[in-house]
Amino acid sequence: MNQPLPREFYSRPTDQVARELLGKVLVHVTGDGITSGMVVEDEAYMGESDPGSHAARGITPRNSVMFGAPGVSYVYFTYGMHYCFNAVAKPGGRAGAVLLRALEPLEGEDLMRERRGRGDRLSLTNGPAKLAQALAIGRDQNGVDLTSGGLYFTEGSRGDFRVGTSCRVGLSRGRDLPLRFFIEGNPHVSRKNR
DNA sequence: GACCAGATTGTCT
DNA sequence: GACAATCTGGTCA
Repeated sequence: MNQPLPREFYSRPTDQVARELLGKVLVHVTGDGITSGMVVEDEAYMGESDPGSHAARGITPRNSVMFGAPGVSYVYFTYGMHYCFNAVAKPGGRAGAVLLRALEPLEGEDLMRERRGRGDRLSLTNGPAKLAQALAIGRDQNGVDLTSGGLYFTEGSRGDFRVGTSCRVGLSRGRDLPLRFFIEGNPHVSRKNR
């Protein structure tokens, strides 16, 4: 069994952490069982200088964990019905987080399908709100430590992939920055381009 | 495949 | 009171 990635992994520039998180495995242990998946797509959200980030307009009660310690989970609720999961990652003194956009299911695929209520294997975790639902990540997971087990990232088994880069998805501002990273050719990536 | 509308509520101005 | 780091199901092709 692999250990959670150490806090030092998250204590680096946000875009670098986002790139290196690809191919790692996100694990969530709950009373219902274990669900896990390999990270195939994510996006970096920098601090106050990034117009697309929640942190762009300063600290608020909602985004305060982005300004806190790295290696902590940031879960936010949006569009009245969706949760999205981020890992706080940045050098000391800044704000920043990595949004997980897509996973490839590894363990607990049946449990994911049960939680989602619909969908084939490909559409189980190929979007930020989908993977949050499949892994049972919600309000209770906001602010939890990603280095102490329960909910954590661990080393993946495969290193043989190419990293693609593109603009971020779904933003009205800051959409021109190339801060989205994905594994090229992986069918679980949520979108092709643009 | 592309494009469009609706759902539904927390958060900030 | 407007809008949001989205998803789904519809239409049209």
